[in-house]
Order: sequence, then C-alpha cells, then structure tokens
Amino acid sequence: MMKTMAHMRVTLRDVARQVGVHPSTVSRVLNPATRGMVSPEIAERVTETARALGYRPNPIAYGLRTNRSFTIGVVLPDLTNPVFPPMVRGIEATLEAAGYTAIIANTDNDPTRAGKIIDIMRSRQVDGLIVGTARLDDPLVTECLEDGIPLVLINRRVEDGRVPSVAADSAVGMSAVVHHLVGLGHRRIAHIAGPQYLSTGRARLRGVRNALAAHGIADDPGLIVYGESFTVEEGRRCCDQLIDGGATFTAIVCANDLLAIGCYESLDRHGRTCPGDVSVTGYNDIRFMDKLRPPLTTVRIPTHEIGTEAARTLLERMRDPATPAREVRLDPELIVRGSTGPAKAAG
Amino acid sequence: MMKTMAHMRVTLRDVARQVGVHPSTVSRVLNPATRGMVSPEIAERVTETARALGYRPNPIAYGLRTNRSFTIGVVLPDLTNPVFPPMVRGIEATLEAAGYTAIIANTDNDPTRAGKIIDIMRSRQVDGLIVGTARLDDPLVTECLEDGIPLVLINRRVEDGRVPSVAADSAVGMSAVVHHLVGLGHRRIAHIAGPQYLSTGRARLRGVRNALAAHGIADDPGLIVYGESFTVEEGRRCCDQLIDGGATFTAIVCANDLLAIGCYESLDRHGRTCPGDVSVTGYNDIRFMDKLRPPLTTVRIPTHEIGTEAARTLLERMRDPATPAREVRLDPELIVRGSTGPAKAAG
DNA sequence: ATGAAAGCGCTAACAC
DNA sequence: GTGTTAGCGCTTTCAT
Repeated sequence: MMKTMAHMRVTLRDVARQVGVHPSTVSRVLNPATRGMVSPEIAERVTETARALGYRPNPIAYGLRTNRSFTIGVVLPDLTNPVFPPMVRGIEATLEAAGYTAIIANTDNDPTRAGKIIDIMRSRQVDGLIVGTARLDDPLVTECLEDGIPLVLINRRVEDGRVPSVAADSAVGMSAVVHHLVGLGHRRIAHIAGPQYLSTGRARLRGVRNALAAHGIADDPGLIVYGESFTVEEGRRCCDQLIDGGATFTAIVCANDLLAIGCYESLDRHGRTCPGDVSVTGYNDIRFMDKLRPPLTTVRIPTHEIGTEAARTLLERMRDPATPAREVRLDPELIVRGSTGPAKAAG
Repeated sequence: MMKTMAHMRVTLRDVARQVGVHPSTVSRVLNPATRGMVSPEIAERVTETARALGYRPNPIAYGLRTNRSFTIGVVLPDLTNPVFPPMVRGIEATLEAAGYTAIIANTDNDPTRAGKIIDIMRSRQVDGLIVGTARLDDPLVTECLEDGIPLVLINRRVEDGRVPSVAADSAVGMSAVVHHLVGLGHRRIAHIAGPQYLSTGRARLRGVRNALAAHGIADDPGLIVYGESFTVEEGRRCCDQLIDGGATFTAIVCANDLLAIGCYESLDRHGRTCPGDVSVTGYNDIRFMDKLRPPLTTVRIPTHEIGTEAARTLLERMRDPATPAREVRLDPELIVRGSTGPAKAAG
C-alpha cells in the first residue's frame, strides 16, 4: 500500500490529465455549485482520481482568481487577558467548520498598532474582520465600514449603529450585581469604572447607576473612580484613591475582574478585609477567579458563545452584506462567591 | 489633500503605466534584491509613484508565483492555558517584524485534530510551523520533517534529535524546587507527574528524581502519581489518590500549576492545610498564581522569550534549512511564595 | 538597464 | 455537458 506523498504538489491539471478530461471539467466537479453541470460518470472518475492522487486545492491560486482568501482577521487588545482565549476558540470552531481560517493578532491596547495590524490583514486579503479593540468612536472601524469590508465587533461595541457586534449585556450583569449587594444590606456602594471611551466601561458604569437608582440609592460622585485601563494596577490605584480620599463605602463594584484583583491588593495594604470590611465584585469571571483569596463574586459572560456568535454573524454578513447590523447582547450570569458578604454596620 | 483610497486596488501595473515603464521594471525596483538592476532615476520615480498611488503588493499573487505565503502556522494544545498566550505574543512580535503573519490554532490536546489542523495549514502553504503539541514520539512531527517543511517545536520536544525546539530547562527548574523544599526540612516529597508521553511530563519527573537523589533521598514509587493530563481535575484526582492511598508526605511537587491548583482543592477537602500540613509547588508561574490562596510557589519560565526564540529559530531555518537543529533550553527561575513552608515534624 | 513573454494554479465567460 | 480561452497580480527567465 503506497502512501500518498503529501509533499508533492498535485494540481488540478494533473487530475485532468489522468482522467483524460479538460482541467475546467475537474474544476467544475470540485466546485459543489457547478458539479451538476458535469456527467455523473465523469464526476465520479474525477473525484476518485483526485482522492487517489491526493489532490489538495491550492487556496492561494483560488484566492488570486476569486479575490477571496478564506481567511478572517481577528484583532484583539490583549490575548493574555483570559477573557479572550475562550472567545478565540469559539471563533475558530465556527470558522473552521465553514472552511475559514483565523489570523489572530494583539494590539496591546495601542490604536496605532491596531491600525497597522488591520492594514496588514487587509493587504492579506482577509475576507472579513472580527474586531475586539473598538473604541466608542473608532476611526478604524469607520474606515472598514466605508471600504465595505465585512466586520463584526466583539466584546466592545461602537456608537455608530451601522456596525454589528456581539457582547454580553452589561446592564443585566450590573443590575444583578447591585441587586445582590443591596440584598446584603449595602447602601454605600463604590464603583471602579473602566475607560469611558470603551463601550464596556461606559455601559457598566451606566448599569451600576441605573441599578442603584432603581433601589432608591442616590448617585454619589465621590464613590465613582475612573480607571484608565482594565488592569490590576489601575484597580489598585483607584481603590487607593477611594480609601485615601476618605470615602466611606461598604462595597466596591469593579468594571472587570482585573480591577477587582487590584482592589484586593489595595485593601490588603490598607489593612481592610474582604468581605469583612468591604465587599468586592468583578466582571467577566475569567479563569481562576474562584481560586482567589477570597473567591471573587463576579459576572460570568458566555465567552465561547460570544465567539461563535460573532463568527456566525460575520459569515452571514459576508454571504449577504445587506443583512441588517444586529447588536447582539448575550445574557451574563451573576456568580456569587466569597468576596461579598453582609454590609458592615455603619460606623 | 486627497486621502488615498485604501480600498481601491492599485496594482503593480498601474504604477508601471503611471511611470511609463514596463511592469517588470516596477517589480525589480520593489524587490530589494533586484533594485540594483534599474537606473537610480527610474527607481526613484517608481518608488515615489508607488507611494503616491498607495500601492500595496498583493501577497496572494506573490505567493502563487513564488510558492511562499509569508505565513506561519502555530499549533497549540490549548490557548486557554495561560502559559501559551505570552508565547504567542513573543512569536507574533518576531514574526511581524520579519513580515510574516501567524495563523494560530488549538488542538484541544487531540492528536486527530492536530493532524487535521496541520493539514489545513499546509494546504494553505504556510512557510513554516511552530508546534506546541508534540508528543515524545509524534508521527505528525516526523511527517513534517520528512516532507521538508520548516518546523520548530515549542515548550515540548521530541525524542528525535533532528527537530529543533525551544523550551525551558525542566532539570534546572525541578532541581531548584527540590532544593528549596529540602532546605525547608522536607524529606518525604511526593510528585504529581504529567503525562509521560510528553517531554515536559517526562523531564520534570526525571528532574525531581535526580534532584532527590542528589540530596540523598531514596526514590519512593509510592510517592509518585501519574497525571493523565495537565489539568486541575487531574491534580485533584492524583492528590486524592495520594492521600486516600495512605501515603505519608509533607510536600507535593506538581508538574505544572494546574495540577497544583487541583492539589489545593484536594487538600481542602481532606481538611489538610497548605503549607501547614503540606507544601505544594507548581510549574510555569502562569498568571494569577500569586493571587491564589495560598500564593503558589512555582517555577517561572520565560514564556515570551520562548516565543521569540522559537520564531527566530524558525526564520533562520527557513532561510537556511541546513542549519543544525538546536534544542534550545532556557533557564527558569524559582518563585518562592506562600504555598511552601517548613516541613511538619514527622508524626 | 529595460522590455517581452511565460506562467504560478485556478476559475469563469464563452463557445461548441 | 465539455472544451477553449483569458486572466487574477506577480516574478522571472530570456532577449535586446
């Protein structure tokens, strides 16, 4: 039994020659859409010899001819943030099933890099883009839109309603968090917000405010601190600021898990315990949040599903660019753990 | 000032027409290797108009002609394991600087999937492969080798000495771990080993054994448990087995951090404290290991550097396939935290 | 130093 | 139904 030599390129023409038929016929057989145009016997023989010869279509040639690459660019702010890998897997799973391949790249939260990367991807003729780096008003997104390249935003969205996006619903998540906290007796609830030029930062802040209002708790600007990025360091800095500024509060709602971890550090340094003195909540439920000291109460977002849904939406838009741009909002789920407890008696 | 229309494809021929010269001349100018063959004035004019017109070479066409894709496949067992994202960033950084693009894919630790993915990547004409899924005896790797496709192994290596690899030196890491533990008075040291068909599992087990021997501690088979995968669940199962089997020990050396986290869970359930009753160590120092309860003593490996070095090695081999296949071993570093403490008096 | 021509592997428009 | 032809955008002989 002879092993097919995978490394020896066998072309469509080789198959044609072997079968004794014109290359275009082979092409027709191999393309599901045009297979009907060829007689069953020939089609059979072609498929057969193609397999026997170990024929592998050359996507480069195909791409040159058809202006398609069967390649999707995935632009992420930071792959080392554990929210993203599960999304990537969701994306890859859906894409692969459809015959597409993902090209993943990090921008390190740098818009300049993002521009460069999108440029590279476009020069590589990606058929579409999944972008996780969008700012609320993002010229890069606008440009893609205008140039007509299929695009889906992931995790973050943009003000411009013309661009489709898939993300978790921050209003729902924050509402659950605040409700949980209020149920524990908290009234003085601080919020460490994310960057306000990002939809996530903005929506979560609004979510907290609305939920507070719904519980009849007045808005206190002194209890809101704005993080400049979604990082542990910023979380620590913001919490320091809250404490050192003399604010009184019994709970801190953080716009994501990394900020919450920063709070842990800050509280530690200031000799305050969690949840004894202060309850803390995160957002995203990234990996290992259940192993922290204390385990973090947070909001789990369906990361894998966000990925699959984004890929699905993109494929749909590529097929039919006229598809209306939906903004998909998936429901998150509150995960109660040890970082939240009864409010300390007002002292 | 007119903005160049990025979405309108301008070809080499457009540039040629504009300059009033033959396309081949433009090609020569654009290719650094052949630029010398054209007169400086023409070269200048070509470069100029190319920029002015916003010409972007089409890599697909280039690839078809030259059989290169400027694309590298990166095959990983599991992107949600935090060891890998930093490596990916290292890889991407180096590759991007050299004009290459990475295609990343997960195998979910499934060799069948790995085969399929490598197949897809090869059909996409990747110029090289960085593989992180290699088993000690891996037919997929052998096949790539035989087919002459440039390949570098990352994190794990293979028995076959012909294939280059980049990984941290497990002997060094485990030696440091054992030395640390022995210094704390531990003599009965258990080991939760990784799969023995992986170089990492094997090398770390050997590292532990050698280090123990070096300290005059006899090998006790009853203190070694073999995990079937590098997961939290396996760590818990193995630790359960150790405890329920009645083994006596004061420390557990785990083959990676996830196994160690599993130990935490198991110890918890059995009412044993760490580090009070049992010291635990991990391996890799993935993100957040410093935030666990207790913070995990572990071995930090230079993940980013492993990535850059692997990419560098691959590029080198692609340039000159005759380059001898080095097995690069980078030095890890012991990070002492709260999960290790003095050995409990033998009871 | 430059132009002409062929062709990478494939598809699509048009003949027959 | 099948063959013919042209060409995607580029590089690379081969002439001149």
